Amino acid sequence: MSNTDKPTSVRRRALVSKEECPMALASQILGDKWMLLVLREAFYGVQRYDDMLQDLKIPRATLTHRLNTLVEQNIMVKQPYQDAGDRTRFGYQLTAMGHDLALTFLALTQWGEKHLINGRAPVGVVNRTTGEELRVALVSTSDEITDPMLARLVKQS
Amino acid sequence: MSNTDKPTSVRRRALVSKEECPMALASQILGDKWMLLVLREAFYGVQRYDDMLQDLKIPRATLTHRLNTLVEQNIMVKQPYQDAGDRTRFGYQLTAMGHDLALTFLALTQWGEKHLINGRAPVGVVNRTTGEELRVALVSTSDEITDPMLARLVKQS
DNA sequence: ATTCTAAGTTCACTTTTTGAACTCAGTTTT
DNA sequence: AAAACTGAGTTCAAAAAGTGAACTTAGAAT
Repeated sequence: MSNTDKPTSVRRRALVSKEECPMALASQILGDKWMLLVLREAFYGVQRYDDMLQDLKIPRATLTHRLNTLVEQNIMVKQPYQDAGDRTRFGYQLTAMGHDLALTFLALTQWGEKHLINGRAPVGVVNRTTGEELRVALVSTSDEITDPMLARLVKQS
Repeated sequence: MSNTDKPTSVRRRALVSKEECPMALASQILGDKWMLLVLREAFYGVQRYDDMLQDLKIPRATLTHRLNTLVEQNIMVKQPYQDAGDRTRFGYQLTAMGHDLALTFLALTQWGEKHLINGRAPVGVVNRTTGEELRVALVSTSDEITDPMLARLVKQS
């Protein structure tokens, strides 16, 4: 019926400008190799500057810069802590806003597992009380799990 | 009971090195302002180079570079298309691997809506057949919706 | 034959990243 | 008390990446 070699195109444009698009705004903050890696540390519970340095092999100036941005944006806080018989130090922790990135973080992990390392999962996600395995999914208002292929973006208001 | 000013810290380290962490691998490809914005275009169905240029106001060299990387990584394909009475042109489309980023994309959108623009949602996600509103959530193997706060990362195998 | 358009390249310039070395205040060691 | 150590940064010069404007190229339309 149709020419499968060279289909005709449906020409579409962005539904909203990048200035008012929440995902575009998020990309301005988080769209950076190191940002995502620093957040990974945060989700693993790593709090110290020097521990992050070693885990990530990130240049010091870059780490400082990223942590400052994360704190400015309210995604992390710099908190004093004091270990037994040690002096006061500072560690970085996720705020509520930062914790809310968990779904994004897990969705990205899930994608990486499937497409970047062929299904092996070196880190799993489980319910901390029941131990059940968890995954990220798209659900309806009535809590039905829905195939992402059925999702459609619509301009609102 | 405890000193709330300066709590003692729990010192933790990354569960896996960044070389074997799926999320870290993903960050090497997607961790870039423009990458995420180009993917946004793709999810909106924008296929043409010049349309993306206009939507994003991205420098041409940068767009070319990002599209090439996306194609190399199998996230997008460059496909010929031909509109009625027009010459053959090329457009960029998501592959299956690219479509699988939908959950990540939607999770990030959801986060941006909540924290970057205070709950306004200029773009909604609905089930294309039922019209029901959709959201990203964490679910168990038995399809129970689970609070992300209950999630725990565990080293596997 | 000239103009137009989509999709790039090229170029000079600015910004950002990088690795290595340096700082600095509080702590333990000698 | 002086010297060495630690955690958490700064500073610096070199390299890499991003930028805006102008140029290119192939095919189509005038």
